Amino acid sequence: MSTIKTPPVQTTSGRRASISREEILQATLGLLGPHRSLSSLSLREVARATGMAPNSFYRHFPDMDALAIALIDLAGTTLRRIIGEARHRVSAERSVVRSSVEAFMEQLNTNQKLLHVLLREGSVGSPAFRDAVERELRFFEEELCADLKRLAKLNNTGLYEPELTARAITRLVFAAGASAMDLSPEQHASFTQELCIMVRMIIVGTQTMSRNQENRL
Amino acid sequence: MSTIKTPPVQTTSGRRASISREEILQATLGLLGPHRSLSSLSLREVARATGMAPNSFYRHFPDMDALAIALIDLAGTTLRRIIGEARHRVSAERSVVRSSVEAFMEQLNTNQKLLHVLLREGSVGSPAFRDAVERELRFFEEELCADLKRLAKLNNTGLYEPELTARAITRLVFAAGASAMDLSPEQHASFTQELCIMVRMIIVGTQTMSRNQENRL
DNA sequence: TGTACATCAGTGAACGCGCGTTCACTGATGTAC
DNA sequence: TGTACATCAGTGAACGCGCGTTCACTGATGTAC
Repeated sequence: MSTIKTPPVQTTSGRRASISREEILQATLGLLGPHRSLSSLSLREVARATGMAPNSFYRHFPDMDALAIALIDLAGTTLRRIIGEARHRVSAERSVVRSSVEAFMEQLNTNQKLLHVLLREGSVGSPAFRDAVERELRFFEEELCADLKRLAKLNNTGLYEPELTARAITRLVFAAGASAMDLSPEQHASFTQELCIMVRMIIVGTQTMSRNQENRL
Repeated sequence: MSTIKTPPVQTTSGRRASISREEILQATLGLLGPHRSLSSLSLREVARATGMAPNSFYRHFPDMDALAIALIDLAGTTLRRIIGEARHRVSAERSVVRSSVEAFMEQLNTNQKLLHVLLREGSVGSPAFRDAVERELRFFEEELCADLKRLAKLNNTGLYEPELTARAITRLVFAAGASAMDLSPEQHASFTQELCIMVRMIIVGTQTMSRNQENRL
């Protein structure tokens, strides 16, 4: 540590000192919007947004597909952490359903771009990309399923096909979330309310069905 | 009707005698597949598949977006007709739910390409395109809602928030359908079964919730 | 501390390609007389 | 029935453009001595 080097900014020419993977991810997110999907972005656009030469892209990702997958992973991890926190912060007065759905909707606003990737692009794109999205969905299902079982035991209510229940809720919430991204902020509150009711329908449904099943036995 | 003209095939050069709108739609559907989405098709690809010069495209559609919307309309109309028939063909032994879901899943196989457009591309693409998809979804919701009300009256069961119920079911089924397109034929049967249960959860849920509401009053 | 050298994340320039769109054209078809 | 003419759905050729990818390069950084 003898000499103090110049800070890692631009050198003489248009050369960037260093580019981090994270920087590229963030720049890409910045390009996304309600009408700009990941699959419509070009490598050169991403490079431009990051402020690097097009060919520099290859120093970080083999192709655009790899970038897309990295974004999916990021989105999934972020969202699961948030929802997880919401679930365990559940108090007596605020139901699990309400808390989780609200946390989800809140994320929809804060991390719009990130969730866009997860919610809206699961059906287009390469097989690898789709796999990544599917994997995230399954994570959610499993966590939700565990939660449902725990709650059922706690409240001593029945639970008909917990796996299917979890899947139904996950798919519904994600589908709803995808279309909620177009809504104005004012519409968000009522939308959240509606989504809660829908989820509750499913939960009440499973409980009732399990009870009827018991009766039949 | 004096002279018999040559049939409407190729003339001397590479000139097509006539190209119908329908022909273009069908050729475009032919290009779609599990890993080829509408938004990734180029005008020139469509022209090639139709067997016409690229610029001939403009004689039929102002741009690719218009073509996409035409396909959405076609897909929606087709599917609604099929499901409608299924609903009214309901017998005593086969429930409405089961019949409708089965009709839906069957269509998924037969008109795969067409449904691909409707199910998977609703979240990407131009505003006009998205509107078209949303419109179709609402059609479904309304029809389903009317059916639910009719059934509730018939069976004298309650119905909590029929609009929300219809929406929940529609969104769930469409989301499920979208991911079902990747499944192998063998997996279809069990998937249909699962989907039926999910839908039934929602229906049982609303019925129970309406009953509890009555009790409270 | 200084020097020589290897590494490798950055770059500019260039490539060939498929794209959407335009233009002026052509020739089949229908219509008026 | 024949002729003259308008219409318009088809076309080939050409345009400029942004794309993904390649190449040989450069210069900052770390390491060995």
